[in-house]
Amino acid sequence: MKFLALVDCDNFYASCERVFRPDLKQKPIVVLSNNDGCVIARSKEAKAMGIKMGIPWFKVKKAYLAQGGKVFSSNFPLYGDLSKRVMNILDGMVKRMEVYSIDEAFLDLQHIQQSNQAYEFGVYCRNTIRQWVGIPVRIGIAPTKTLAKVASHVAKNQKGGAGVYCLSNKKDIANILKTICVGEVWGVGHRLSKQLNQLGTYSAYDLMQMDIRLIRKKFSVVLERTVRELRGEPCIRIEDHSDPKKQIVVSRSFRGRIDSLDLLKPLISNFAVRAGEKLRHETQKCSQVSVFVATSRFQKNLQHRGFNSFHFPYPIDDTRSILMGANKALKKTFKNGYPYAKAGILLSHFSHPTFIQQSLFQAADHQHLKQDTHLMHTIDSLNSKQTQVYYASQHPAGLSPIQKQMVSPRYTTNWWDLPQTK
DNA sequence: TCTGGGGTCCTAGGACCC
DNA sequence: TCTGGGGTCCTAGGACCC
Repeated sequence: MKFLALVDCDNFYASCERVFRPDLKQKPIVVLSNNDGCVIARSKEAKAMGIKMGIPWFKVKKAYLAQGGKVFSSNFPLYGDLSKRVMNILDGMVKRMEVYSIDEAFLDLQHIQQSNQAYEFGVYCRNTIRQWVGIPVRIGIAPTKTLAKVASHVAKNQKGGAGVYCLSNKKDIANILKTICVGEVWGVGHRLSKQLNQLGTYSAYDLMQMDIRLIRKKFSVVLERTVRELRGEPCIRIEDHSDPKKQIVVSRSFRGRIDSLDLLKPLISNFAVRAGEKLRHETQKCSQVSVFVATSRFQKNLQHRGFNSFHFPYPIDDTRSILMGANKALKKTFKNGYPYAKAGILLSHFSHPTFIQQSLFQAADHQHLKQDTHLMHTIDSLNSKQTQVYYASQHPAGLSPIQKQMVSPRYTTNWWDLPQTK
């Protein structure tokens, strides 16, 4: 039998906060989104206190802190760096792997035939990461990705288990799928779960038993793959090289509300500048830049959502051109008198720099479009550690004036934040 | 007072071609 | 009275993921 493993970091952001703070062991920890808006990660203890994922911080703040809970603003430089370390270790252990998200990876266990060997490999893997990085992980092993997800779910809930679970024989699979709600299956979200319930499908086992043709007809090929995967038939491959991105988004919610174009413009410029950096980092060029603005979903009166694009005659990656396009798109999108809560920028229609579609009218119409690879390269390297070169239209306070009151030090990515002994 | 950010894939339908 | 068949490409919207 062929196996693959899902390595999933436990409560990743919360665990990262603990790595350099051993005093926080066993303590409830939550990590907040931008602007300290809502809860995006919880330690086991915080979950036990009933803190729900995604809940607005202001709703639970008082009670949570009163019970001795600890709280952090998100510290993505730290999480990103610890993630990289975990992934590097895994990369050294197998021939093929897929980094699925900041805290998850699929490993191809092609060198292993027996389930007990797979289990032992999992234990070794887990111990190594624990010792070398300090992050606890759990590992699910199975013949397909969807089942590996299930197995990792089992590993999480096992009391006193080793944090590793291998799911391979048919009987085990059936028994475990019976205990799992259909909505918990990887690939079945809120909507699908509701529709499946209406058809009398409640557990993952029910879903596995459904008629493939019916699934295809009533739903889609995506759900068909999920069903086949639950039956042990691999349909979703391990992608060991990441495809080039198809779009880049930079967006933020605002702390307050923004109702004037003059205030919004510099923020959109910041998004555009950041998007340009990401685009060049991907070594891609884009032909379209779009801007979107939105009022708060939770404010019932005065709602507006706007979206407009600017199309370039040929692919560009020069920030000055992106800024020009963003500005034009913003002017079409913004409406006076609305209290905007969120805005963003989206780059799309990508092409590789070596492939340039020339425009028939380019020379005549678009000489003003700026494109200077060397200049961009120079600015990027000057700004790589810390922003030193700004565009005149930017807001000086960085990406957007967001609030982060409880952020931990960047222990591993900034010299001034290195951990110190007392 | 205060509610995240960044992605992917699939499908249906319209526009167009011969 | 009668009105083809087969295809591609693009986009918007819906679903999902972490």
